[in-house]
Amino acid sequence: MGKRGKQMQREILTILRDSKSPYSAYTLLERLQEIYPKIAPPTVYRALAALGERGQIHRLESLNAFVACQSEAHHQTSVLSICEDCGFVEENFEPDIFSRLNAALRKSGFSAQRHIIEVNGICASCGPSQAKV
Amino acid sequence: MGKRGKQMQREILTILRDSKSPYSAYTLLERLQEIYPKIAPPTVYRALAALGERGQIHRLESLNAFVACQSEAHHQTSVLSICEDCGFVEENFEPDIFSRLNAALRKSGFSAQRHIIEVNGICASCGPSQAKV
DNA sequence: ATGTGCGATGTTATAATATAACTAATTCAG
DNA sequence: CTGAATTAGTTATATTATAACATCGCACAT
Repeated sequence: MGKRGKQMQREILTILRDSKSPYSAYTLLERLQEIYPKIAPPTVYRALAALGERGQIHRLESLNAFVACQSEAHHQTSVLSICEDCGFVEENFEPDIFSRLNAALRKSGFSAQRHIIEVNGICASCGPSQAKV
Repeated sequence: MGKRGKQMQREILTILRDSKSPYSAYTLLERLQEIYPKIAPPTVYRALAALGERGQIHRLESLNAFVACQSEAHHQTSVLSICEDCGFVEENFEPDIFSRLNAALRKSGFSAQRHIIEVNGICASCGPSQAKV
């Protein structure tokens, strides 16, 4: 990995960490173009791929968007909850659920490698017990 | 829903049921164009949306592709396992996992509405205990 | 039976997401 | 240095999805 690539990755991580709401690859591209006016989609996708491989970001498959990983430690066993109201994404660590899932699939001979668990719903702040804004 | 829409939905369901491997919307479009040469993407997407609402198909978010639902009864609590080797997708009914997941998220005030659980891995037929083809 | 209103479908165009394929720059081993 | 290999830049294009508007067809009131 060269200098430039690492720098892009840092920039992206900073943007995502500051936001906590998901960013699409092209929205990231726009943000990055404020600083590096000439970069093209592959630059962003390469940086995202590298960050993803190291578990520093999560891709929200159901939104085609990305968030920063909120915990370096457990990124393999995280459940992403997505608020349909405010867009906020939270990472929940549920190793128990992952092991049960693996065990259940194992019974039918399936060997799990990567899990995608995303849950759409309404977060605590937007829920019915809260005053609507 | 008019006659034409229903017919598209039936055709799509037939194609997906015959296949068991996922189809992208545009691959479906190609197949449908063998019979109805002039149809356009919105026709396919409308039919897919209707089938999805009724739980007759599942969208694989991680593949942008679709499979037929293998059980009319439990489509809300199914885990889709995707073989990275042969592409086969299997539907696993794990209501227990869904209720645990809901309970876990409930604790942080999140009210779950829709779950996406997809697991990539190696299926029984492609696994290490099987002779490679 | 006729008009009319509304939902479904057809059509065109384009938006949004992602990657292939190639070129240029960098790096680093020898 | 030199050349092989990796990384980054660039261009073009593939893939996925939807907006926007035109048209059709049918229920139903008159």
